[in-house]
Amino acid sequence: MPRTPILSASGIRATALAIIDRDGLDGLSMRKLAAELGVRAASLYGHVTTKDDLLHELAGEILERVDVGGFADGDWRHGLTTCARSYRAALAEHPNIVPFLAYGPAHREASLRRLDVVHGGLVRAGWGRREATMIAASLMYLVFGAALSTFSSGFSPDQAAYRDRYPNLDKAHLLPAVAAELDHDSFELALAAFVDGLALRHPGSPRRAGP
Amino acid sequence: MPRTPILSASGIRATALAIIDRDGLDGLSMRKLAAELGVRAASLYGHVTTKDDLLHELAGEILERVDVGGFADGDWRHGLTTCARSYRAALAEHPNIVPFLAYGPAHREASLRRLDVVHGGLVRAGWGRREATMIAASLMYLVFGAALSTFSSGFSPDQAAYRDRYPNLDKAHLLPAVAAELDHDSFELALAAFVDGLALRHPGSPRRAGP
DNA sequence: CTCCTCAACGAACGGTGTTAGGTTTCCCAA
DNA sequence: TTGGGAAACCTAACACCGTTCGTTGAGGAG
Repeated sequence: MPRTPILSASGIRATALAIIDRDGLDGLSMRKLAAELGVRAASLYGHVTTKDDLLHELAGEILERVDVGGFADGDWRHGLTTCARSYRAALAEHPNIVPFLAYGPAHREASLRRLDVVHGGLVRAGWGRREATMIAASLMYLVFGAALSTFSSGFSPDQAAYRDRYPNLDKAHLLPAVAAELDHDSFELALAAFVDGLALRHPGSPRRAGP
Repeated sequence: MPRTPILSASGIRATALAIIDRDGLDGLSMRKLAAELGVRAASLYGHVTTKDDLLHELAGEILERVDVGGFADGDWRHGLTTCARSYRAALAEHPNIVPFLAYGPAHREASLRRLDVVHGGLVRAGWGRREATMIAASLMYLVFGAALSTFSSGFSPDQAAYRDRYPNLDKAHLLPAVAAELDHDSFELALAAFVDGLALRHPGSPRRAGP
């Protein structure tokens, strides 16, 4: 019954994302995706122009959920903080796709639209245009860095090898649960320290800049 | 003359890195690498166990150049800053391999060894063990984030499309040269703000912590 | 001169993304 | 009622990928 299709763009995206979440980025192939949908690989190309395009759509879908509404009340510190948290949360929901995003996060439509909002909020709060651009970029650094280089993934395989070899490193982060908490706390520390450091540089700050 | 080999592990690595720098990470294939060395693909496997392994060796080679010597004199701010700059410089020299590094930067031998040194330096400077771990992690966020989400790569193709679409964003960063400078300045800003924010939290600081 | 080692080879396997062309099935118009 | 058309999926194939196998042939050792 070809006229009541079993394939749809959104269904393909959902299944593709599920496979990536389950099997990793390399675990997604067009044939496997098709099989999971009860179909042959070629049929997908009626709904998706290319695999790369599919991944970009997935990326856009994820970035669409990032909330940049925190700038509404004019408090740039609050806006920056909530935006960063929302961004990180969105990426953390699908960690396996982050390496793909990493190929060019700054150039994605959805990402740019959000950057523009952040930039506007910062300028309204008294930052210069160039400073605002740099602050928005810095926020990206933090968010993407945190999404990539987590302690939580991949440490477990040979814990014994790490023990004793790096005397200074905290041994505790070998446990997945502890590692996830450490990731979270590290991100919060980095974000708080960054925003505090920015506050020292804000045009309206009591003592400006200074090393 | 098979007994005077034309292949060597280090030569393979050098050519592979050159291809990645030139053609991108996806531009490297074993057949192309072999052809570039005047050889067939199968011959490579006498010197390299696997393509993935080759990439890991390349990654190690790059990370080996990161300088963590800044902690020698006991000034944690100087140590953190020089380490971050050195790290970023090492990654920026071969930007195309960064997405591969991003698959698990915290788990690489060379990376861990350096993290251990940073951690030791921080503890010696008065930070708690857990705080030191989080600061080291935060540093990774900044460095890898900066290496990935640069403004400089990829904006040029359709500058016209960006213009006028994002009214708040600075138009200047569309020019590659300006973009590179913006990347650099953004990283320096993020690093300085982060370190300043940390200083507020240091055990020996006049006014501890923040809101 | 013979033998033996070993680097590089040719061919192949199973997998990938993608395309061209063919087949089925339904809806709508005549 | 019947035929046309279009949509949805199919099979088959292409060019490429990473990797393995058994072979080839040149050089040094005896």
